[in-house]
Amino acid sequence: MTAIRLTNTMTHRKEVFAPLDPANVRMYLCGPTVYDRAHLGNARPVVVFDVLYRLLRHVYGPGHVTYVRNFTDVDDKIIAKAAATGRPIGDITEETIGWYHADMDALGALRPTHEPRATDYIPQMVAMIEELIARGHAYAAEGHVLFAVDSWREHYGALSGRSVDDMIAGARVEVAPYKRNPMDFVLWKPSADDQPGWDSPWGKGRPGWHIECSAMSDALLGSSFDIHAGGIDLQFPHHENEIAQSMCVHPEASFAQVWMHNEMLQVEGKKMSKSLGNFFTVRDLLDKGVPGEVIRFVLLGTHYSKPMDWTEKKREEAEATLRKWWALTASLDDVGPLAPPKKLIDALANDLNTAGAIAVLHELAGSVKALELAAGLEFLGLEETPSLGAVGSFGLGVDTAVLEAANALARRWMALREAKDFSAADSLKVRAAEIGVELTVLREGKVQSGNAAVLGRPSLAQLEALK
RNA sequence: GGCGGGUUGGCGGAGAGGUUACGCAGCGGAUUGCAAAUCCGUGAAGACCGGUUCGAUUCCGGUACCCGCCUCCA
Repeated sequence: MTAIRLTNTMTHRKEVFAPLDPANVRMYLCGPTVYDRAHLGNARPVVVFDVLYRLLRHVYGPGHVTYVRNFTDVDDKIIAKAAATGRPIGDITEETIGWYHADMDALGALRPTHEPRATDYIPQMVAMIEELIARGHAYAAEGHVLFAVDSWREHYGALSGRSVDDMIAGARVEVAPYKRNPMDFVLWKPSADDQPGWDSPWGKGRPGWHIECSAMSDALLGSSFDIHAGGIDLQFPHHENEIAQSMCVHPEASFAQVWMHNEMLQVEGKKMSKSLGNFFTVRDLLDKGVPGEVIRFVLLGTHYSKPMDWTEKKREEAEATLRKWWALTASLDDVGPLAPPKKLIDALANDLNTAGAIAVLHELAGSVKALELAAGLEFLGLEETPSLGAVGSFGLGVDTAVLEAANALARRWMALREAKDFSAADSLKVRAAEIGVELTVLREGKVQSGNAAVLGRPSLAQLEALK
């Protein structure tokens, strides 16, 4: 069996992965708060850990991996959006979840085994909070329930490498009179009448942010499971707080064995932020005609443990590379599921070295091993999605009639070339390029043929006009 | 202030204590109506200072610089 090695953020070491139960390998990824479209930074962990999911399924069997990714559908940002738009919260979360699925599907991410919504697990959260109070790790105060970090002082901070004392020294925490220690964090908070709330022993209220992941991972994966993943920004305080909650409720258990965190995404060398104006969503890119596979390729081109920079140049290179590979594999007959190349699996098994895996694909393409290339592309989720169009097309939603018209154009162009009417041929080529159709020569031995690549969004009328 | 990450050839970006990463671009050539694509060949690296070692870009320490998190935008 392939030995998978993963860097465990908890120990800062690359360790050989040994699941608690090989018949049921369990991983949890912190999912989105559903109040708006997912931006590119949100997509990185989804794509990176989708590759981990694929690798685990390959090694342990597709039926032996349980992957949970939650939806946070109760949160102050959602409440704020509802207030600003006058729309019901349920409408907003439902719509956003639909967007999320569509966008992540476009990036080739497989759907997790379970996608629990926080609001479906309120009773479990309340039970967990009650248990924390009973065990002396939490206390109610002014309608709130807070986790008492002093009750867990010697352990709190292990993941992020800080001690309670360190953090108080640098204190940038919300100071509230009802907190015993400024580092104490909210498990439950009161809701006003116009805010979503549930009855609880502490009055009508709603959960704090961290408790949902503890409750849902416990319900779906158990009190000890294998991998917990997310962006490095979640390491503190979110994951630290999850650990505190879960370990205090189940001191006999070990919670997550391996913690994995991806580094942050930047755009043209700078942090993506609304104030810098370089903030964009996955949907923005898709709408601009960047195929999901291209976005995925760029995201996988940098190892997850390093900051990754999204640049226009990378987008172009990724697009050119994929176009080349798809052309190489397009002529293959459908030969059914293919075993991924061993070298590719070896690269991924080494701490999810996706950049190394892509290098393996480059080597396969260079030595014209089309079958293995196709298998590798499929494994990484980079195969050309059949619905996108026929051979030679590149781009989303090019419909058949447009494609047929473009191909007719290519045939006409070749006819002009063969008749040595080069000025007419060149003129046609230039005009085709203007509406986003690239005409090129394909050679197979001594036989030449014209090829049309639809790069833009030409209308049928525009294509007809060139005839 | 606390915590963490990074610094590899023109650019992007990996592994590995000793043997070519890989890609893009460049350069030389083939092919070509012109292009594009393709094919063959090719130069180029490891921030700085020490240490360990027969040998370090790879391990350890220090210096410099860059970046992120702790603060509604992951």
